[in-house]
Amino acid sequence: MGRAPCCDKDGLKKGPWTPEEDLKLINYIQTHGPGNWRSLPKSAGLQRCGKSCRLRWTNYLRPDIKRGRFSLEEEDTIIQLHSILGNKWSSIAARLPGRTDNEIKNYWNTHIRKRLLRMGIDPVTHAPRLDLLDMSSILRSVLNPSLNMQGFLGGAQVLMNQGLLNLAATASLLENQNLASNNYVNQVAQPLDITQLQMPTHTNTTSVEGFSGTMENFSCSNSSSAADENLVLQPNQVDLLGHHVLVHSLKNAYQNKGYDLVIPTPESSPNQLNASSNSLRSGNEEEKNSFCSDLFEFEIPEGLDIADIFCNVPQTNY
DNA sequence: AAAAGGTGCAACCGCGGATTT
DNA sequence: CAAATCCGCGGTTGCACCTTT
Repeated sequence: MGRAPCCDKDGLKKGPWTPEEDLKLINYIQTHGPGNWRSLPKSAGLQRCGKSCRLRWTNYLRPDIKRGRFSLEEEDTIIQLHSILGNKWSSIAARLPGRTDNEIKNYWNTHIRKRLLRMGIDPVTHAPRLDLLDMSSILRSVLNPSLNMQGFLGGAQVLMNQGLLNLAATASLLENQNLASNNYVNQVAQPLDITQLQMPTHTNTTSVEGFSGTMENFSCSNSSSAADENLVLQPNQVDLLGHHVLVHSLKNAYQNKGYDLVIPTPESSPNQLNASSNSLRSGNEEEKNSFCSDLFEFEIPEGLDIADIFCNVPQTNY
């Protein structure tokens, strides 16, 4: 013999809660505390299922709930946690004081998910959807600030090292447009020598091992489109999309060469996650740049020439 | 001004693990 | 140990409000 039934399904009210019902529930819980949801409705004089009472309390009436719009920091934290935890809304909510799983879930589905899709980022895998990206428009937006993409994460933009941006753009171009290897080598291979890439000088650590030296702007000849030919990338800003594109593209490129590119997740370094999410918008310029550099703190095998990788990108059929 | 379509969010539903008897 | 229910979670729905035509 198990427990008694939770509640009699007949005669119980459903739908929106009235202020009177809210008051009854609040008064009861203030006196007796939350829990024992099965017997609570009867004791509190409510014609509701205990489940409905628990939901109303945890998602709406709880005194520690933070109402109102999500801050940029909260939004950033949600995105980062979702990339690690997936749709574990309760786990995400546990790291966002005052926010409920239901609220975060709704916010994700109505705001963040759509924005990621518009940015060409798969909201499930958090990887860039290169098959859908129009890289030429992205590059144009980088080239021309007046055409800049709508900033990811509420308009905040992250300064990114020019060399990394160029790498991302180049890798994506190669993936999407299958540039002839020999042609590409002649145009780009020399400037893309990994030893010629420059990391931000204001950071305390070298974020991408093996990157050093300086890098000049480089030209990229695009034989498949007259409109995009001879792009010359200039120092500029790029938002988080650049990070996704870069990491995804580099990962693919390295894996195609049989290397295992290790990109640490915030899960493996939670302090880094917290520091980065806090400093992204609230900090000064130096903090923002540090956040950016932290994003690229992954290992690149020694002795690997990135030009060698990009010269042998396999043909892809779309 | 009104209708149609879109958006946001509170609440419900159903499932699965945990707990109790 | 098995049965029955509790509890919490993620997915989905319905409706009020907003925007567009």
